[in-house]
Amino acid sequence: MENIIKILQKYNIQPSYQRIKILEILDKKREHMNVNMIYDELSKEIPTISKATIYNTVNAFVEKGLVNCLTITPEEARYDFDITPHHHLLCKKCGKIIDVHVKCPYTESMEIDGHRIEEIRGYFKGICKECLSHETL
Amino acid sequence: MENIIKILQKYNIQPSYQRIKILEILDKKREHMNVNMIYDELSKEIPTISKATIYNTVNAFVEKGLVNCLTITPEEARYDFDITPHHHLLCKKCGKIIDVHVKCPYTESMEIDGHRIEEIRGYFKGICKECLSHETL
DNA sequence: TTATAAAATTATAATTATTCCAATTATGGA
DNA sequence: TCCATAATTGGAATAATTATAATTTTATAA
Ligand SMILES: [Mn+2]
Ligand SMILES: [Mn+2]
Ligand SMILES: [Zn+2]
Ligand SMILES: [Zn+2]
Repeated sequence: MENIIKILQKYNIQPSYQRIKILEILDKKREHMNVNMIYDELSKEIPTISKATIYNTVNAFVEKGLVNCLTITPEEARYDFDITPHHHLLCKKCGKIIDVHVKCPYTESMEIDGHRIEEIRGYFKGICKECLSHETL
Repeated sequence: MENIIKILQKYNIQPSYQRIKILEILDKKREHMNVNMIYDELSKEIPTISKATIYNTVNAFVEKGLVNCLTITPEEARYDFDITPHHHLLCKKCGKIIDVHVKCPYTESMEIDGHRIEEIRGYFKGICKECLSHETL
């Protein structure tokens, strides 16, 4: 809680009650939630919370560089509190989005073919470990 | 034209007039078009064409593995007739989506952390060569 | 503490991308 | 040609997201 407030302040975001709660959830559940998942979870604690607030808040978080927005699923945006460089696997079976920690030879900032690259996102699709284990049963 | 028909047949897609025209456009314009761009372009030739047809068609193309669907822009899907493995740069300035040909150590099929990887998409964000050159003027 | 201005939240409307569906039209083979 | 099937079409439905305007909360100064 105190910790979360410090993080918000560090990123120049006024730590309002709902902003704190939203960031807390993103921190606790590292499952790359979408707006509806955040909303369903938060509604339990704050029944009056509005989806507009969640949209506003995650947009602000992304804007300020506090969380990353993933577009691995075509339907809706996912949010990731872990902003250290890593990639993601979308499991075709269970739909979960799982961190993939592979060393990438391309660093965050570089030049390729004369273009200036500032951000890299690796999106993988396949079958996750857990689903594979069920398959063999 | 004949060529396009052969490709459709090879992928087990009945070569109807609109399907041929849609694939022709994706072949001619390699700019990773979205449905609206395809629609605007095609409307000139086929004023009666429906967006539903374009959605149906590109979905079928993706389903059959004839084109790739890119989710680099969060707003809408982009379609790429070039299915050879390559990555993409979204220019933050002009919005163009540009092919990035870098060697990736991760091949199409592999195992990572026990997960089975079947597809890899590298999405880069930055400033394209052309926009950089304008910047220095 | 109270007043007040600014900021945040909320409910709702609007927008946009996409899918669904039912009616119409085109197509390929008997 | 006739018919069954497939493809196309327009419009309605759905879903994600943004915009807007009213309300509530917060920060701060009198
Ligand atoms: Mn992650
Ligand atoms: Mn491409
Ligand atoms: Zn899985
Ligand atoms: Zn550019």
